[in-house]
Amino acid sequence: MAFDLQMNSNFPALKLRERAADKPQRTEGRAATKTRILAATEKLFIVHGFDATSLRAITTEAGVNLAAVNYHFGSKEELFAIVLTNRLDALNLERVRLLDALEAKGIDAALHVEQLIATMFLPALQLARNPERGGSDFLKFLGRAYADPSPFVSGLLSERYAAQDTRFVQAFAKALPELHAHDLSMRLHFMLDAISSTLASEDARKLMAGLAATSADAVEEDVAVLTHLAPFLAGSLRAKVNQPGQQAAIRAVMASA
Amino acid sequence: MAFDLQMNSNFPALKLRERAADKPQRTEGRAATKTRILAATEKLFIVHGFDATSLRAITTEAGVNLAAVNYHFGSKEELFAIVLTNRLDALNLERVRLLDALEAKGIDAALHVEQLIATMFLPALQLARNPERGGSDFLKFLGRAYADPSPFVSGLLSERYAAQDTRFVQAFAKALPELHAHDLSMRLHFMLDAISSTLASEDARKLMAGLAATSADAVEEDVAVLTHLAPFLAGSLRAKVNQPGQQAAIRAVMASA
DNA sequence: TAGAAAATCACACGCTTGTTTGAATCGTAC
DNA sequence: GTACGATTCAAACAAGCGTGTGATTTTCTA
Repeated sequence: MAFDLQMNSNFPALKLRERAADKPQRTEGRAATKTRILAATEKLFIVHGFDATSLRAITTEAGVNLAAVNYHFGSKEELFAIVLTNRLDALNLERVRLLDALEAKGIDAALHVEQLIATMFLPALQLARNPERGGSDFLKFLGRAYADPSPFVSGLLSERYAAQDTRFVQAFAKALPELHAHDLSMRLHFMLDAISSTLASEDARKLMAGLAATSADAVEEDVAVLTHLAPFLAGSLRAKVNQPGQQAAIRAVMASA
Repeated sequence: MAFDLQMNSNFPALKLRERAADKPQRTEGRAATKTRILAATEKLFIVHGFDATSLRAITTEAGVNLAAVNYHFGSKEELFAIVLTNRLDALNLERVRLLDALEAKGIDAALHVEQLIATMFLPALQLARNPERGGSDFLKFLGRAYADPSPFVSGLLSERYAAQDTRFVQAFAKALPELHAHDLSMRLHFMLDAISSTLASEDARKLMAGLAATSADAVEEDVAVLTHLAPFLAGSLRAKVNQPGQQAAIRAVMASA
């Protein structure tokens, strides 16, 4: 009987898809059950993943009846899809909007890569500081989702966000013309995998929080994190293949094997 | 009744911990059941993760009786631990051995980072090509394990391999003295997360296979993969924070937000 | 070849899972 | 205040889970 109400105010009045016999709600006076389920789902999935998060755990955490999930959301999968897409849709929309703005300006080619990276991660940083958009908990949720083994979760992510992914791939390709397509592809894949799994791990997120702690306000926090993150990731994207002594150095290591 | 025997020869005569009433087996004539369970476990876990891989699915895939798992391995968790540690112990031992050899030689400081990276990944590349050591399937298994949400899996990995992790962290710290400890820590964390989740994803592994395909023999394959991978990862580790125009470029992006 | 140990087998136990049901309760419009 | 739709509730459903049991079969030793 754990009634944990601390997260009730986390969800704004987002227009959730109406279910419940496919008729609109009479009023919005008692939407508390829905939002509590959503908050509890987010919280528990971060720790346990999709398969291992049971509806009983969710409804107990939310302090609602077990049947409420199927009543309001239809099924466990639909519940999860709504938790994910509600906020991720907005996040990705903002990312693409920033990319549009950057391409309209037509900025200095030398720092284009860092700016593209900043474009990808700034919306996430801003979301992380805003509890009404899910805060850093939602980023953890997202990182967990990208690593989740359940075919339902991975399928949902890939089919829903394939389009804007290619927008960024094309932008990076233009900023890094000397890089072969499959090298770029591999490196971006590495980069995104690293980011998403880092979001799900507690210790790495503490490191980033440490960077932000020395800053005066929210904007300077974002600047601090991005000035550490962007050169680091840009360095990996820009690295040259086949530098002079490199093959020899690697063969030296292999000689000991 | 799916009797899939194709993977029977994948496991060598590794000395498995003897269970079964804690007495040694009389002979090794009928170890086929054990090895078939191990192969099926590896295969199914790669796709579904620990929680979602049932003993019934494993035993059906292996073509053995359901009770065989508990008879030979004691429990599902012990089975998984053996699948993981059997091969990972050997892999990590070889990594540390290569690191010892490298440090004994005392190589060119300028390429030290690339050599450390090669040291970390060469044993994995060699394992990937050797079906008797699990082949690339085991690397996928490993990548999945590092991303698995089950507390049992993550606990097993962290407590068993924390020691040799610090060996490599110290080596990188010596090779990158100008990098602050928490920056190095963050970047290594990124790097390893990226590698492990890449191992679990099919498409990124195809990219690496494409690199290797143009090579003459096995050794040249490793050289090809490492000469692409090492500079890329080294570039990220060596990237300088706070380059001249970088803050300004990032602030330009933020102005559009 | 007889006997014992090891391995396999079918089966069932207790438990948890997602989902459904039908009755009870709530909130509001008439 | 009554009626009605929306919501909540306790209870149960079938299915799947890891594990254990006792009998049976296989394998090796003496």
